[in-house]
Amino acid sequence: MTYSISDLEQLSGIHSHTIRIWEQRYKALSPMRSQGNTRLYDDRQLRKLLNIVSLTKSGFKISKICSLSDEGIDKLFDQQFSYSSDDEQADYYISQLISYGLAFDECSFNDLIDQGIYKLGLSDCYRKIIYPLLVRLGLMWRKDDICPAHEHFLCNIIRQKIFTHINNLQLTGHSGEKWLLFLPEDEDHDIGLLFASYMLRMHHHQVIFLGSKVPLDSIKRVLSTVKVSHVLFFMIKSRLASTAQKIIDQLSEICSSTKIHLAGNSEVIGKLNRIDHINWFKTLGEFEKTIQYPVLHERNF
Amino acid sequence: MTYSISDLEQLSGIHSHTIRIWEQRYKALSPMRSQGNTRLYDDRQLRKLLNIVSLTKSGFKISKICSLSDEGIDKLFDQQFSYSSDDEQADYYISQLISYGLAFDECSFNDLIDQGIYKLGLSDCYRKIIYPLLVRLGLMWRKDDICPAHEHFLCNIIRQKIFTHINNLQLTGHSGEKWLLFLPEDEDHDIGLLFASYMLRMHHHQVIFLGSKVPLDSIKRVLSTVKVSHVLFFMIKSRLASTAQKIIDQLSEICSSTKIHLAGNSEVIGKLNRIDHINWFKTLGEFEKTIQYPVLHERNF
DNA sequence: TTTTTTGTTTAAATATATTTAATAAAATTT
DNA sequence: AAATTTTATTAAATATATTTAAACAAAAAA
Repeated sequence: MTYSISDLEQLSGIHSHTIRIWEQRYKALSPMRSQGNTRLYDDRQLRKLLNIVSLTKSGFKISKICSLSDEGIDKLFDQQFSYSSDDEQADYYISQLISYGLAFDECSFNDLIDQGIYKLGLSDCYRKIIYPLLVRLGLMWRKDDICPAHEHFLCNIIRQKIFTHINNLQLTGHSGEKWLLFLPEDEDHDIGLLFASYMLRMHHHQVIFLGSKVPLDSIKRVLSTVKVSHVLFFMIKSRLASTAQKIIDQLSEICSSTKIHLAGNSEVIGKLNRIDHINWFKTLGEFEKTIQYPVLHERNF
Repeated sequence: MTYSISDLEQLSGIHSHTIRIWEQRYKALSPMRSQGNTRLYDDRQLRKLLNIVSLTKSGFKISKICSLSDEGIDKLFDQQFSYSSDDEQADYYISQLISYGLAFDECSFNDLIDQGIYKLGLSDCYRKIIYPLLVRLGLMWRKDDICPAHEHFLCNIIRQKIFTHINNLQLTGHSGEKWLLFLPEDEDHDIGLLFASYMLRMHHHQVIFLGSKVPLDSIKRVLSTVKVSHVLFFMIKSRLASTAQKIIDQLSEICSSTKIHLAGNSEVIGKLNRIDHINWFKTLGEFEKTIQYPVLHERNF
């Protein structure tokens, strides 16, 4: 599997021009070449680029970063983005879960995650264990400690858990608020969205869950079929500001009479324009506060 | 959303040259053009191409098909690929489920599918209702009766059901056979694979479920970590024979000491070369027979 | 401020993909 | 077997993407 320079542009959010000049000036990447001299990158190079970008965003200068050896960059990245958190118990769970994942040991993973959910409830388990686990998986891929198969394996067990909990919810009545949940066409990671679906249902909201890879056009058709109060979507991947902006503008036009909510990568969302009408959930807490309110309101009647 | 001619080539399995000559000779498609005269296709054109291809495979001549009006082609396609089956009760379920899906009425869909699973068991419900429902959804998209949002909505509820049933399996011991399940990078539809996972677990096989979009490289890493007896994957999409062959050859090299099983689109799989060492499940029945055998064998001890 | 570092813009050359058109090969029909 | 229909191959022209290189502009550091 190889990437073109425009693939890297999309995946890293760094213009191809800049990728080239980093190569020329600082030897940042050393891509293979096609027969006709076109740059070809592999996963290792993509990882390196993503790590370099993260370090620049942490304030390191590109010249300084690239003066280091590959190992030096990895070490600096390790330093800046380490696995440990402040919650010891959660860290234990996470490390243990990942070590089961690395061995593709579904039974043990399953037992331990069930235990976590049983002790904390799904909501707190997600906040304290599952979400940090997903973040760590992303980091581990970037440090080449895991491969995509590990991620797929773990994510599908987690999906299984959240789907099961959604399925087992015994809902009586609802708030009258209807939420439409989806991810745009270039997004893959639907676990956060799935958890949002669970939380909304917990709080007696109706949910239309579309999952990932939904063409924006078909959102229009949903809105013309059903009365929807809220649209929620995520932008998790790094992308070019222009790509992200295009999605926002197009969706805003479609959802002129529906409240839009957005969560995800603050690097990307922070750079967006014309989002005054959009509600940005910067934390999980903000989301929970928003969805709880209407229920309290209902209780007051 | 627009497609290039090479996108259409990948999605339909028809060479771009042929798509052009069909346009020139028979006015098969009439794509928009970019500023610089490059063909641009939309969903409507893609649908039409797919329908034309299906009709040619049914024995109609391209010249005859294209001599018809758009409506004529739709009508002929309707005739050849109609929704009805021979099982009246299943047809009732399917129509009803789809009508709930069209209205995004999750509650009703949920109740009815639960009822179907309760009456038939998940296995028979899948065979008689869910699988034909998925086939009909595909047809409906090609007839422009539904949009991607409908499909996403329904598929996620179905996913929820199968995941829940997998989660609720109480497994005691296992056969010793370990199966690795995945879809290659260009495949999306993981419901069949998920059902296969359920069936295998039912029959006390161990499963490593990776889901869709797994790079072949990382399959190698799984096989070097864990002892796997069987690898199962699907090829459902239409593609160029050469694209499909490449996947097969690459996987065969990786899985030199593991039995490979394959299921999916017989149009595509039928054209493959060098698959003597691969087991092709042509029907669901064949799959069930294969996975039952080792269990019977075990009982004989 | 001045210098250095960094990222963007521009331009011309080249590579790759697409278009058009003509021809060869294969498959079907007569 | 011959004629017809259909698909594959080839070649030259054009469109689009990528490469290289230089000049420019903005930001940060001295």
